[in-house]
Amino acid sequence: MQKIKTTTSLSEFKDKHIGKDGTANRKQHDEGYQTFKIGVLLQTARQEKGLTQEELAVKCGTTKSYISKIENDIKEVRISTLQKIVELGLGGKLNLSIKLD
Amino acid sequence: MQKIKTTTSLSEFKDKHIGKDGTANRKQHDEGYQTFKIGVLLQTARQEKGLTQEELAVKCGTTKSYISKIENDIKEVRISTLQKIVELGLGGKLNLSIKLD
DNA sequence: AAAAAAGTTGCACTTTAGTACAACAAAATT
DNA sequence: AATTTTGTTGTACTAAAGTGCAACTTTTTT
Repeated sequence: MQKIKTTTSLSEFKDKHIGKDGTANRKQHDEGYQTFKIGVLLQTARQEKGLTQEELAVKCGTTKSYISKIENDIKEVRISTLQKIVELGLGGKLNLSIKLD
Repeated sequence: MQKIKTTTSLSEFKDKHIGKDGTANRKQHDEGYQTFKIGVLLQTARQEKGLTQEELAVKCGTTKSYISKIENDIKEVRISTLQKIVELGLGGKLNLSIKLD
């Protein structure tokens, strides 16, 4: 586990560990574990990286048509596939967690 | 977006918004967006709720054999199915996000 | 140590994601 | 406004998830 200065402000913490305001990840978190739309999530992340569907597709060994279908929720992407796209294509990390009441 | 006291301490914040120390979700977060094992994640969550595989299965309309296969990573669970299990079966929320570098 | 409860594994069948390729539509660029 | 780039949609094939049921093993309880 990473060591964190206890004097870090809340916003600083959220910026660093969750994501800056306006980004897909921060939005996701601030919405408080609600329903996520994977399509929009991926599209926002892709656009944040300034990539076209085709550029992303090539990076992770698939086609732009498939990326489009995911972004429009036409095909439900498998977790392993989404992880591949996020890591290989976007150089990011997919985070998945269960929040119990 | 939820309004948060800016004077909230870091640990308080993490406890409330990420999960208490020792729980599956908090562990997931503290590990810093690394590879997640869905099986273990679900198993831990189920055990935190004190449910057997069969009890969980019945609650979300599936079988104990399928739950077992997910927990042992024999079958990769679909996101929608996992969401169904977490919400209907555990009364929790599935959170999924993309962390970009 | 028997019995019951909880969990694992195998088989068979249905559905759907993953993949490719092509044609079309929309948006941006010149 | 014409061209290029970007994104969408359709069809078709194949690989794997989703599902149920049954048999088996492991763990827990009595």
